[in-house]
Amino acid sequence: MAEAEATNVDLEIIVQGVQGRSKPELRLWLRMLSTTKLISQEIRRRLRAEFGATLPQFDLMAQLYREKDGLRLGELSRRTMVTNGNVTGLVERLEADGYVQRLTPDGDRRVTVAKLTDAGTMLFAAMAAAHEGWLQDMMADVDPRMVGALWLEIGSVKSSASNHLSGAAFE
Amino acid sequence: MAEAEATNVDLEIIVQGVQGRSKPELRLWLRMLSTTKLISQEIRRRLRAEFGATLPQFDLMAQLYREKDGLRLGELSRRTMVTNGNVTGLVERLEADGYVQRLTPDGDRRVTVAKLTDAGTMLFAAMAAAHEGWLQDMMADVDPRMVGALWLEIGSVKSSASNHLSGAAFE
DNA sequence: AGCAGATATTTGAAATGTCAAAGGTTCGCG
DNA sequence: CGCGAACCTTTGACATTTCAAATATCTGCT
Repeated sequence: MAEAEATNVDLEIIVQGVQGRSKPELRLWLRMLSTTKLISQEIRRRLRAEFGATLPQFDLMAQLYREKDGLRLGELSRRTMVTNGNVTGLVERLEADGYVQRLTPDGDRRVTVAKLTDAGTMLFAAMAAAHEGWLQDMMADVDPRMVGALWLEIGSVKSSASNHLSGAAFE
Repeated sequence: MAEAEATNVDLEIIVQGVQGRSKPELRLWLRMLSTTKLISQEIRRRLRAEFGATLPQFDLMAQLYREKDGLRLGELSRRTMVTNGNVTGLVERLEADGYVQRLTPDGDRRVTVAKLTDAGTMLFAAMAAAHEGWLQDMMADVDPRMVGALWLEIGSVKSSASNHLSGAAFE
C-alpha cells in the first residue's frame, strides 16, 4: 500500500518558507505551474507513445497547419514562444522527417519560410484530433461552467503579466 | 508606439482549425499554457539577470530550503517534477558552484542526500524574496478575490487531470 | 549464506531551451 | 553608387529535458 498518493507533494511546497506565510499570488503561481507541468507531461507521453512526436514539434506544426502558405521562421518563433535558434533545429528535424519543407521566397533572400508537407498535414490532423480528446478527458471532472470562467480569469492574469514584463517599458 | 502588442499572437492560435470550432477545454488549456510560459520566461530572465541562476536551480533549491536536513535525490525528483537523471546533473552543477552539498547517509549506501550549504541558503533566501515580489508585480492588475478563486478552480483542474493520467490505473 | 527482486542513482543518446555572436541580405540616405 | 544600420537566420556554448539502460546496493526468502 501507500504508493499511489505520494505523487502530489509538488512544487507547491516551495518558497513560502522565507518567513512562513505565503502570498496568494505566489500560491496561485505555484499551482498554475504544477498543473501545467502535470498536463504537459501527460500530453508529451501520449504524443510520443502514439505518434512518435514531441510536444514542441506538435506546437510548431500546429502553427503551420493554420497557414497553408507557411510562416517565416521568425514568425514561427514568436508564435511558439520559442527562440530563433531553437526554431532552426526544430524545423531541421521536421524537414528531415519529411513533415516540413523549407523554402526561400523570391523577394527576400534573408527569409526562410517553413511549410507543412502533405505528410505533415495528415500527421498533424491526426495528432490534433487525439490531442483535443486527451484534454477533454483530463478535464472531464471540471464543471463546464468553470472551464469558461477559468478561461476568462486566466486571461486577466495573462494580460496583467504582459503589462509588467521587464522589456515592456512602452513609449 | 505600436510595437508592444505584437507579442501576443501566441499558442492560442493553435489546433482548433482541425474543423473550425475549438472545444472549451482546448481553449482553456492553450491559454493556461501560454500564460504559464509567459510568466516562466520572465522569471527565468530575471533570475539570470539578477542572480545568475536558472529556474530549475531555483526550484531545486526551494525544495532543499525547507528541509534543513536535505533530501534524497529521488525525493527531490518527485517534488520538482523532474526526472531522476535530470536531478543528477542539476545537483552536480549546484555542488560545483558551492550551493549544494552531497552526502551519503550511514544506513544506506544507495542513497545520496542533497543539502543546501550556507552559501546556498543565503542565495536562495535572496532569490525567494525577489521572486515573490516579481509575482506580486506581475499579478498586480488581477483582482485579489480572483486570485483566491483561481487557486481553487485550478485545483479542480489539477485533480481532474491527476485522475485521468495514463499511468493512474489504480487497483 | 546466497540469490532474485526491489530500490536508488548515474550514464548516455537525442531533443529542446536560452543567449550571444556571427553570417548574409536588404534598405535608406548621403 | 556605396556604406552603415537594420533585419533574418544560423551557429556555438551550455543547461535542461526525457527515456532507457547500466550500476550499485539492499532486502527478503529459502
